[in-house]
Amino acid sequence: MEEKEISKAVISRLPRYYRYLGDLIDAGVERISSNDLSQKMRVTASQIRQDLNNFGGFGQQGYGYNVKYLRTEIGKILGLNQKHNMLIIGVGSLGHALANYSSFEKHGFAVKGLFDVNPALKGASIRGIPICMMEDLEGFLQDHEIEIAALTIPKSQALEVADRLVKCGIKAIWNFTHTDLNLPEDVIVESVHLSDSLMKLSYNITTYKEEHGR
Amino acid sequence: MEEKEISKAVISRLPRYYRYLGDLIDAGVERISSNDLSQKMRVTASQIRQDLNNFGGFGQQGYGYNVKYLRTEIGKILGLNQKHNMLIIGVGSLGHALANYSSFEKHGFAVKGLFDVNPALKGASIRGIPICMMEDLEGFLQDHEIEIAALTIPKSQALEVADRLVKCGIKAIWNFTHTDLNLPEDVIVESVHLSDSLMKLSYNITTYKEEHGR
DNA sequence: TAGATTGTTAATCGATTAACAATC
DNA sequence: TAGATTGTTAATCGATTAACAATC
Repeated sequence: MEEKEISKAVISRLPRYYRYLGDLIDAGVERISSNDLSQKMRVTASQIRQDLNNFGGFGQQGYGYNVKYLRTEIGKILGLNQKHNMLIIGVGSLGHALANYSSFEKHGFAVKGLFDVNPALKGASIRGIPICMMEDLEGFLQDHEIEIAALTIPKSQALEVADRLVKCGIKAIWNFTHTDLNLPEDVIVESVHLSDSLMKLSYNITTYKEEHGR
Repeated sequence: MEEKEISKAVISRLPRYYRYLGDLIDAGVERISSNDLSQKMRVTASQIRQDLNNFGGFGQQGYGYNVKYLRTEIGKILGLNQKHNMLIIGVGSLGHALANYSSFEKHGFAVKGLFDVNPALKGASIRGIPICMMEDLEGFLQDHEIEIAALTIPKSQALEVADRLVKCGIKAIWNFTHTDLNLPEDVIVESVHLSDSLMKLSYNITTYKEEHGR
């Protein structure tokens, strides 16, 4: 083994490549050079070639890259060729939105259960996915093969629930709570901090105003 | 003028500082050294001091940083001391979730209108915010001072709607669509690509499995 | 004053870009 | 074969970390 570590910067660009290659397929494009792709994506051709060569030679000199093949390969690298079962913890409006988000399934992600503390939701379901009560979490995780838990609960409960999930052996947490979960190293955490994102937007507006005389 | 450009890496860390400082205030902490903060945030103390010194000297030798003061100052840098009026375009479940998200208001963001193409939603409202029809967009933007539009519509309509918004002089777009909007330079775009995030998660699961024998 | 801790310069590390030989 | 374009090495650029003098 002992593969060379791939940098986070590279990994975070892979989904974007995947997305653009999908668009190219839809547009009927069969092959593309790093140069053409670089113009579409507004990055350097050099970066594209460097990024891809972290994982092997997908192109061909004088020809470029086969779009379909390259997309499939990037998909494999991202693990999209495998099924990933998922849980959503917290059926507020954000949990609801994720549950409704059927297009995840195209990429191998399947929501198997929804959990909430609100007894009024007991027995209900979204897109056929049952809403369960939090006390049934441990039992559910024993009976089902679940890799990912999306956390869409209030900050105040985030740590406690995360700990319960980790105890049940969950592999990864997709964290939408407004806090950083400091979990054991072997648990993967990917956070989406919506308010952080909005604040960055706000920074850019503010800076722009200052530079252009309000 | 001619302030030195602040790097994106620094800016993207500011909301996180802001968040941690808020937690410290809640915990009753009055002052903190870069070293103590660095341990909480799991970054280097050096990075914290470097980051902050991009904007001026907020600390005091031998004392550290006053938590409340520092948070206020970072808030100002992020533009959170100002009101930012917002629109949500697309009242699907994600738009719905954002509309329900009242905690944005704490930081100066106010949702003034919701827009959709679905005539069934006409006249309805969420948290007192009216849902309007897309044909009324231009008129609404003339009558109201709106800086930000959150785009929670299907990819297929993203570009067209973005162009309309830009024509009306919108300053910034919070883009939740599955595409990159290539807009004029003076329009700020902050994208939240949920499926990109999920794919990164998937990559990490897959890599972890490979490294630890499946 | 002595101790603590910043602000800031210098050193290191990593990531991006440029260049070009290999090769389809 | 000639032209195009990759894979890859080398050069550059930027960001992070370390070190320490300034100073509260």
